Amino acid sequence: MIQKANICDTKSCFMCQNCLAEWHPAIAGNKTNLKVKKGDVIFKEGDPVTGIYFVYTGLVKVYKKWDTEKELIIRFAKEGAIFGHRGLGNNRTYPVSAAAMEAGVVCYISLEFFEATLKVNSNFTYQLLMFFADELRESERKMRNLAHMPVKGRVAEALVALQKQFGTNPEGFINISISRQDLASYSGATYETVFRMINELVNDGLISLSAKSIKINKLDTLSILAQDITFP
Amino acid sequence: MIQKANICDTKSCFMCQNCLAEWHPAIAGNKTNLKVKKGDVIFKEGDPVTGIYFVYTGLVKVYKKWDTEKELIIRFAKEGAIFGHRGLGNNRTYPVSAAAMEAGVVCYISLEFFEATLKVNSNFTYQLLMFFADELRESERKMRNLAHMPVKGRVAEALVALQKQFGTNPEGFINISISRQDLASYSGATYETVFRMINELVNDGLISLSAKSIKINKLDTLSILAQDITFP
DNA sequence: GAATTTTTATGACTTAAATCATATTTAAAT
DNA sequence: ATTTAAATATGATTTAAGTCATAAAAATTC
Repeated sequence: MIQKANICDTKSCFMCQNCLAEWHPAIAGNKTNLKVKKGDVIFKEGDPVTGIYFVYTGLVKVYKKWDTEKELIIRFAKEGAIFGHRGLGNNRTYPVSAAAMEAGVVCYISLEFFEATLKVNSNFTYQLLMFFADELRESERKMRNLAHMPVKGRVAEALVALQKQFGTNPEGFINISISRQDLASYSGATYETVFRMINELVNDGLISLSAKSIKINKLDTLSILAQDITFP
Repeated sequence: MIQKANICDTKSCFMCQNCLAEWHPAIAGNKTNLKVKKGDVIFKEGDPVTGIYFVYTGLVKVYKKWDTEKELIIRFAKEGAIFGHRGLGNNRTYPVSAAAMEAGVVCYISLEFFEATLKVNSNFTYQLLMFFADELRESERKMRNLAHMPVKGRVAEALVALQKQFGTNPEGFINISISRQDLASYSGATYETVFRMINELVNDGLISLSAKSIKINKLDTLSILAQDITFP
């Protein structure tokens, strides 16, 4: 990770978008840009929290480890997204790790300046609160799914979520380059099981594959498999 | 659930404790107290979000359902605790249900007044943000555990968490009256499996039972079983 | 461009945990 | 007090999903 002075535009990230215009010079004076390569670990679970990050370009995965081999991917942060904010609250170490899935630029804000930003920009604080509420809801839905939903449904859910977040390219394939192992980690299952489920979904005609890309053929049926059904 | 005008003291809950003294009369004028009986469902997953709740007395479980039979208990809210706040953010229905586990009194605040309270009390907003950060961290730790930790460890974790939240009575038993089914739902496993794991923990000498109460004998060993271990 | 590492692909096997079945005890309701 | 319902206790069986083993294909590195 190489520090670079002024790459980001102080306009596009979640913080810049929700802060007062008057505060932007302060942000510009306090930010640090970092160039990351594919695979770079930006911070690790257990590291002391020193600041909060934003993705300017590229893609970052946020994950938790279990023993040395296994991980669970919590979310993907793409352009504009905040990450490292799980370090806020009553703990002094990051509860998650973050790694670049592709080369890009991230913006680092020290915790002190971030906290000052919260104090000064009540709208940003409010928007961040709403963002936390959304993330918490998603997280608890996934908890429920990990506890009760079969792997096939979780894979379906993962694919629907990826398409929702990253969209599709002109040929209709989900616009993300992700390894099967990462897809497994995002689904909360092993590589082998996810591989089998992918095969089943292909056989069911719900998705199709081309090299490493995945296309959803029947979003409705797949969504039903993945669905957040509330019983009466 | 019976509406009662003025039971709560406008002092003890998470909101009252973090709002300006000047705002308390406004709270007093806008709150509604509700008497709940054991088993009363206060709101259900999918209900439109109309407001936020606080526990004045009693105990509330917050849970998500899976098909008609299974549920996953997300958390327990005891005196002072906020609940229903998962209804905040970009959705208009509660993503969880809440039910009284024992008789008590809850305080209801309409969404409009709650949002006004946030606008006026920046410290409350900030504290709520930190609370969300803590809850999100906990939720994601549990996600990881549901994905990778065996049931025995999850039961150990549940017991450690319950003792931490509710403390022990003079005889050393965890100060909560909870059914095995609810303990199973909190651990994200079936009643039968949790029953077996409880037996194992008893045989291991880590816990002991008396009627419906559970005592932790070796908190250290149990914590290791349950632990949030970060590998290097 | 050869060599090594990583990712993908699959079959065979094992196991943890769910399901099913059925007592027994305890608590609630009439 | 008696019936009914709910919670607890356990064994037997099934199954979903993890582990192990190994090979081919891609991607990186030297």
